[in-house]
Amino acid sequence: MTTADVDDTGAHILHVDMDAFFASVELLDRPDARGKPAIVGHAGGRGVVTSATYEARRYGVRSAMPMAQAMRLCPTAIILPPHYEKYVEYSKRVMDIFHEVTPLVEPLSIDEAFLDVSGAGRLLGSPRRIAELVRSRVAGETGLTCSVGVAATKFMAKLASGRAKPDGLLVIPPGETIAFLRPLPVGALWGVGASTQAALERMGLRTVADLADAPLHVLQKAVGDASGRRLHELANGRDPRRVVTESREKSIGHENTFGVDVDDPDTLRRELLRLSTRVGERLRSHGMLGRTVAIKVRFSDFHTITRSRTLAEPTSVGRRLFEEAWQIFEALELDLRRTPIRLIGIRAEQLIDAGGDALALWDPDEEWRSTEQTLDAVSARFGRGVIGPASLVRRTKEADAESTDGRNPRWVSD
DNA sequence: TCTGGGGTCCTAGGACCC
DNA sequence: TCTGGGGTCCTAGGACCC
Repeated sequence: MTTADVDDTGAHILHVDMDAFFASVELLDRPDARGKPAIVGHAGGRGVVTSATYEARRYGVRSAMPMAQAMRLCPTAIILPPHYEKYVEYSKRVMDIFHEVTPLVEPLSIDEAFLDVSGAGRLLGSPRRIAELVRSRVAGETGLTCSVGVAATKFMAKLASGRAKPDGLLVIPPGETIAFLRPLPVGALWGVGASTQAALERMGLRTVADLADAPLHVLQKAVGDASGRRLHELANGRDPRRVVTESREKSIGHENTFGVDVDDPDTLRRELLRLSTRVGERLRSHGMLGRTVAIKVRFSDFHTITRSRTLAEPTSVGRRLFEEAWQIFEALELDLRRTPIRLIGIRAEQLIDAGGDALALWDPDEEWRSTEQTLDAVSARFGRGVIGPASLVRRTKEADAESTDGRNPRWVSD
């Protein structure tokens, strides 16, 4: 046994985080931009930085920063418009690699995941070795780099990957957890953002050690019962969360910021209908119904309100979501001339399983859906073999022919 | 500097029920 | 009359994460 096999005993959770993911994917097709500051986002308008290369970060450019500000900080940066389909594709490829290492994969977002490798040791070696394997496979098979943190808990693994960035690997053995944590600023803790950090610093709590040593009730007084408890646990190196492979969405929504603030009700109505339709599609493809409809409205001054209503009958029909959303909006009785709108959004909440035949969820009057999407919805619920794709396609086409007056070019051209 | 879009979780007050 | 306590649901807002 080498030291590499010994020093990570007990550290069985990997956190894998792609480096500057969107920017790195874009650079695969832009060799000319490699090694230079580059920013993913839309120049002009109201966008923010989606991703930035490490070269751009040296100028102070950060994710979520307004593009205008980023371009002032780094005027020479190459601006790369985003291509989300590509990111989804590369995400699938790296997640597939993770799944070949262990079935215990918990995706955290499009570009990061936790892996529990406690059962993979016999086959693949120590967690450190597995981390090295993941890194080399990701690089070899996608051309992208990632950073991996290895520790005994999710939180420590995430801290470790952050410290290892970019293109690095860091193992934090359980025995070194406390020493690693204590000197860090409170903002390093998961769930401590600018606001919480300020509240804690007002009480003289600046480091993780300060939090670890503070009485629980003091923290809870400062940041609330639940957050106080969590912070106290994390600060002491405790994090009981398991790696979970399955999770159900709790809400589905869409929102849009207009290029220019809108004071025309028809424009708002159309946008809300468009967003509602997309929410309905996604609800049905998940086989779910929404019990509550929530709208979000942001004004010119960035002040944002939300209003919600619980329906008598849960729905996945875009039209229905829209009708409720528009009623809620009208009840606001806004004077649009005086308070034009920057953003409008809709969200379906309190999702419940639709149950029954997925075809019952299909709403031919409302919109066109690809056969693929319908098949996905059915197979997600019943498996591919249960309802034959051919019969479904037939039913889909018949229903379309009856209900769409030939408005759907996809079927009409068939 | 002028702030995206996708989400999750927490808090707090009021309604309502027992 | 001058005021309990717990539980759950609904709603609004805010912090936070990627």
